Amino acid sequence: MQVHQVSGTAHRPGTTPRTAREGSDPSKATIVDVARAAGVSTATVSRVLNDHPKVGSQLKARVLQAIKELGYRPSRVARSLRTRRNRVWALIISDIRTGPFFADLVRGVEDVAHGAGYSLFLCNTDEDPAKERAYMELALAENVGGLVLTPSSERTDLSPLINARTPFVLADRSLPTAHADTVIVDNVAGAYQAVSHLLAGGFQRIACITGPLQTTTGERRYAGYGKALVEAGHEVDESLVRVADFREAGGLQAMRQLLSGSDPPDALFVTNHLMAIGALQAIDEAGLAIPSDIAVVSFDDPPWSTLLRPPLSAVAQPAYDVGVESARLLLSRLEGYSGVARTVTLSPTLVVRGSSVPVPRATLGRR
Amino acid sequence: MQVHQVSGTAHRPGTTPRTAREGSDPSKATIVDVARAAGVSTATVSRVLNDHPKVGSQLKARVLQAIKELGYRPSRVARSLRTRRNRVWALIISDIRTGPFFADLVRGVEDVAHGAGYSLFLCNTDEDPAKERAYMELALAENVGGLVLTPSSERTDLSPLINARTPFVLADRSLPTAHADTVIVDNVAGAYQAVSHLLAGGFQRIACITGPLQTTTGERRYAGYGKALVEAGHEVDESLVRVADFREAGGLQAMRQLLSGSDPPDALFVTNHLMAIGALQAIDEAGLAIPSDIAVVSFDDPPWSTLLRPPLSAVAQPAYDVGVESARLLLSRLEGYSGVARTVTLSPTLVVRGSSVPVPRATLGRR
DNA sequence: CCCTCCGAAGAAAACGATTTATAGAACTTC
DNA sequence: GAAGTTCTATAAATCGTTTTCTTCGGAGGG
Repeated sequence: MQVHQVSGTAHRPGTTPRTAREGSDPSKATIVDVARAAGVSTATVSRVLNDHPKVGSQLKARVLQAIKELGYRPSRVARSLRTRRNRVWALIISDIRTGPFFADLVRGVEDVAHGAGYSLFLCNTDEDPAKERAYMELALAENVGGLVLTPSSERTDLSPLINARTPFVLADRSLPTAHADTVIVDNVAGAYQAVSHLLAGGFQRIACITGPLQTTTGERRYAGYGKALVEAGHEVDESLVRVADFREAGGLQAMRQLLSGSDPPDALFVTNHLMAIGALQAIDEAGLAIPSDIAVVSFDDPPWSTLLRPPLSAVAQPAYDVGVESARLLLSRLEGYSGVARTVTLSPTLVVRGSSVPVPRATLGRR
Repeated sequence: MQVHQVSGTAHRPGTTPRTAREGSDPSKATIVDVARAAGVSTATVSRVLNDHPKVGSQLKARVLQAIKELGYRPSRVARSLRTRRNRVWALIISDIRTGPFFADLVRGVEDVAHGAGYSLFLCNTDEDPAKERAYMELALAENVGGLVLTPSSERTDLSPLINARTPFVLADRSLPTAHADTVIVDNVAGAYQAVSHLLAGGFQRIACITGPLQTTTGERRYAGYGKALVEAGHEVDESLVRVADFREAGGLQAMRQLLSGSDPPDALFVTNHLMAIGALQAIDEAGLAIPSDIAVVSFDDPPWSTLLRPPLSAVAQPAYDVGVESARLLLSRLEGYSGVARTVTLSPTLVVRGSSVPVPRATLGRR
């Protein structure tokens, strides 16, 4: 679809330049207009804009005056073209819907970026590799200074970024292939804590609903689940494990399956909060009580977890800090660091609430 | 803080041009490199890129070949500078944290934008007028094709956008001052439905926790609350109304205050889901039962509302459609529509669940 | 008094694309 | 075969900045 150009400024190469127009149309003033109004050259205006030292104070005043009068706003497009640099970052995230986690992450990146004089463009990929690729290309074509991204899958191709020598940082998810600066949460440790806690509570048949195993988060959290079981002398019972899609519908379906078996689980570890919603729904459908019939621990600690009865135990992630650390790594690259790739690992913390503490015998009897 | 430039490409004006380097550094190839490789002029390459009709098929093939070989990616910066147009929109939202509402809105805008060949940059203002202003300026300086924004307050100044003649649409919140294309949810109707429903249930002292009255949403939802009361022959009791900040903490505090009075409310209408979380927390602290002691209806219908006991009644907003309609309005401007400002109003729907249905006498007696 | 040096301001060349005017080549048509 | 007519492809101008390099005027030194 082609946009029809309203060609108010079109003119033949040989005719009078468009800067002939005066006064009106304030925001479209260019550096040439400013230079003319101040009676100086564009070079001088440019120097004032970037406050270079060697510019006379009275000239500077005149230029500033002209800038104000014309409402002049330098074109970042032209600047970016000339300097081959742009004080903007792109932050490519896989799904803004994924609750407070990405929101806090964004906030963390933004705070650091702003502090360092960068602005942030967000791009939402919906976990779609094609959109992810498109946004990477867009960011490069727009000449961003750097980018932070949460790769949608293990097969995400970073080569465009590498070829373009544009610095980037992976946040929340690592890629085994390319060694790049990465910030992750210690998913294994988080899952390990959660499952160990359930084991300590005496639960025997602990189920796990995890996300796609191609994602770091899905795979690592499952790994932590397995590690806790094995260390405690149990073995992983595949019939208690379901791989879903990190969404509500997936959690619902997985839990229904788990509960329909002949020997259903007495506890559940679910690796994100959306799937937790679905799973809790399924538990409710089945008329089971938490934690007496089945205990539950979730990954992600959404604000509503305390509203449930019983309140939901969960592994809280330092999302804001993931953002902050990602931004810091990116910043260090932009400031010239060109050494080996670094990985920052942050620890999640288990928050124990009612959904996972075993019910005392006396109460249990009442059931 | 100044980034040190690694000046690999710097050269004196008189010396050999940088395009002398061959082969390596694939992604930094320019249109000149492609032209050279294909043995044509840059004009021809440009025509191939924008598939203009008048270009010989074999030349076209040679050019495409060269593009592929060099891994050439046209610079959107240069293109945007030259054409004074950019197929990118900015979507400035006030707070990504505000649950699924903005997330769905973003998705709606994005779907339409992509369909029309536009990409989307998101900007998050945290309801901060300064950040909002800065992002508006950034979007203009980056020469975006258009923007969708959710103004942070009534005093948001749109004049930069108007002066720059960059088309824009207001989403979710309208501004009384400037008449601009706007898409809003019928907040009055939503609140009216919710409160009428409570009145029909026989509740007498219906409290309201709303957001800042400078925001359309805060003010209109409060207006709907008042309208329902007045139409039913009641009058608005100011002591039952609290203005908070649309966040959890605000809801918590407001509800604590409401419950501490001598004659507490028997029902609550709360105008967004974050404040609902806080309010529910306060109700729980006070040891009150829902709905027998106090009934609750919330604006926004988050996915977890069915998990509560009793499940939470709520006014569901067509967030995705707000996004879609906003994008459509913007698109029509970009396609040349230059008529009067339009306002699209979408209706929310009340979802009645257990938190607001009066308890039968028999059960009530048991309390 | 002349030469050198220094600093501030300007002229002009980039950056990488699009687009207009123009130059050729190929084809009619007489 | 020459003139007129299409077509294609190229040259060159242009978008709005930054950044050299150059220039110009004045200050300082011998």
